[in-house]
Amino acid sequence: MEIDERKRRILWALIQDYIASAEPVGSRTLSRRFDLGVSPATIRNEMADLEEMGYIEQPHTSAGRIPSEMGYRYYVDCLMEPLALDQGEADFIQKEIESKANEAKADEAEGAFDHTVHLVSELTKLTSVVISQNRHSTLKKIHFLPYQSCKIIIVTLWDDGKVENSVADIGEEVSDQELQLLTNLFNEKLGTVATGNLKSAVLHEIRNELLQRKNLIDHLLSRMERVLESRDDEALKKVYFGGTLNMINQPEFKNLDKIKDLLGAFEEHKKLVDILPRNYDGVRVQIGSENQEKAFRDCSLITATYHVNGLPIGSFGILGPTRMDYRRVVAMVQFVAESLSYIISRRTFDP
Amino acid sequence: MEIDERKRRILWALIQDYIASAEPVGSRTLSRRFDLGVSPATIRNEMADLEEMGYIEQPHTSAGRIPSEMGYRYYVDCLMEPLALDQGEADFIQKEIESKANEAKADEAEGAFDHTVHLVSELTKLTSVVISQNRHSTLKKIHFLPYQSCKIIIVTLWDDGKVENSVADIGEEVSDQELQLLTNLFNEKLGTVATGNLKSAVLHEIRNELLQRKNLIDHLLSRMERVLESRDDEALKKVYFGGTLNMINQPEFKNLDKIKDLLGAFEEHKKLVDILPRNYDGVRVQIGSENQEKAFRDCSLITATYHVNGLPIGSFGILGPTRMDYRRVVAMVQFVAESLSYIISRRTFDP
DNA sequence: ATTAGCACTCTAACGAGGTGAGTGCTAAAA
DNA sequence: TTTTAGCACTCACCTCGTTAGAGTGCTAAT
Repeated sequence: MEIDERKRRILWALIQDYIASAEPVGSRTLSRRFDLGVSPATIRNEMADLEEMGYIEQPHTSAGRIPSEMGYRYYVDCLMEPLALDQGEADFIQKEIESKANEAKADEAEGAFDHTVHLVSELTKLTSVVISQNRHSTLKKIHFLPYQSCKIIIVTLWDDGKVENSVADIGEEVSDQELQLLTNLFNEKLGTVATGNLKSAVLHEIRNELLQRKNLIDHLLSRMERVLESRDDEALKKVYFGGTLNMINQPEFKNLDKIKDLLGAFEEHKKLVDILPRNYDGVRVQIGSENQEKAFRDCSLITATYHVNGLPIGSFGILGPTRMDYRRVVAMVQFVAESLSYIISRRTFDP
Repeated sequence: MEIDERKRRILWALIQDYIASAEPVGSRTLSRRFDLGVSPATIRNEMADLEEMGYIEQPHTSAGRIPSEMGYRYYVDCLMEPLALDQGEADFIQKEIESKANEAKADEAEGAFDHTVHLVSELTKLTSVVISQNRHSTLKKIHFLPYQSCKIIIVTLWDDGKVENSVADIGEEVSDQELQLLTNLFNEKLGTVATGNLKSAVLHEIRNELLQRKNLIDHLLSRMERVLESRDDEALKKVYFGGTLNMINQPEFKNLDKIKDLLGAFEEHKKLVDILPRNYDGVRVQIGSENQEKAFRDCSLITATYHVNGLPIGSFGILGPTRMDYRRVVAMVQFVAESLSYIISRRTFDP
């Protein structure tokens, strides 16, 4: 059977109504609320067809119809016309995010991410997530500072503007002068070395120049490798997350068990990391069971990555019930991801 | 009316039973499950008295009794004999916390706190919180590092082992040498200056020695003040929190609205900060409406502070329904707070 | 002072009937 | 051939009455 223009209009109307009301919608309601030009009986026949084709379904015999996952998919891909965020709202979001990004903290993104997820959750009444993955960032500069007798502090500056530090136990005394020397040496070698490349080539070169303090250097370099590795690992860890309450206020979460499943999944931040795709261009829509995680089977997830220098360095996503306003949420995700890219690019480290 | 020995025993038994079952307990149940040596009828009379005195109450006429807040209070203060955590469990907790505390990160406590709250929540099936407040910590050392043209990085080392950094916009060019000089100058002055004292006296002294670069110094010092202040502010911010799901699996949270209230309060971390007392010696028990926050009116909160050098630097707390196993939870809070004190003291900065 | 007995109360669980929204089918109208 | 009006039917949901059970308070006996 073909899905002709009239069927498309009916499907479109049905999804609109269901998104707004969260109630199964019947033929009569549809003909009353939308100007479809046909009687409820005709709509009934068309709806029977649409059901047979799999686009809509009936919760029970005497109820109206609701969109199936396939229906939503068709809506997102073919029916929904793109929406630009209302200018006022866009400005508001932009301003809000920027206001937090300008905080004095070295690791500026922290506060901005946190603020962003809460803001977006408030605006959409859904849950929102940022995952900052650190990948692809480049080490620009490094400082070794004295700490305790056999411990030093390693401060690293990255091209995305982050400043990080860690304490290293190097097993022997080092003078301030030596640390200064090391700092200079390293920074000479650091042009624009990507995380991945640094480990092998450059570290060895530096090693050669410092053979006279072999122990110290061995300690230090193996420690550096660990710092770099842990940065890669940790990549998967930084999750900013907000809006549980807004989410469970949605009518689909009247059911206690659903809430519990959801909260359980939220608590394991790992699961959120797993569902957010790390490399994907543009806005991605995952509907219902297209999601792997069981707890999110009744949810849809709209995601986009944000970039620095054209490389994806993190993801932003909005999670909500499959019945969500895809049009608005897609626009929102797109806009927020762009804003994040912009903000983070701006504070790039470039001496 | 006096609360005699028999009443005490009955109240004790009733609370025991209610903590275990979460159901109102009647006279018959009580006489069956506990060896009180009297008939249900007698227990009924005593219970009527206890109710009149305010220690217990009836949800409705034909139900059993449940402890009132006053009843719990009496139980905690007079009836409950102290409990030491099971040795195996204590060892387990200690080991778990330590395992995370030994991570390589500079800000070591992060991971340990997070792990602790989740661990404890799992063990008690309640919610648990750590608030690290930074107060009373002393600035031990400071480094100024070059960053971008008019920006520098300020790295601060504190006596509790924390290493923090922030980026400062100082409005003019500074050479690496000047930064080194500043670093040395500041560190000479820094003996053991507590956060509070540093602001006035020492900053002015340093200012005098550097009058020749007045602009730079003004910028820097005012910026330093902001760093110190923000540290005080931020004190109220660091909340580690875990176990929502465990908590709402408790039978008192069958009600959807209660869950929502709770989640709402949890999302505003600020509220958690507000209810945790910052200065209090030993284990503190706040029962039901003794808590200010509305959402926690049906909850009890057991807290203790953890210390470094005898000064409280943070709080640990367990939040659960008023019907909780106070004996076990008090023991748990005490033990965990001690463990945290121990772990953090160990990595104190002392060059 | 304690206890057995009993009438009474109140909740929770169950089931019956009524209501209303919505359907599918059929036959008439366009 | 397509659309529509009409109608019988279905099913969730609400309300209301009934019942069962747990627990109480009171009274009278021990």
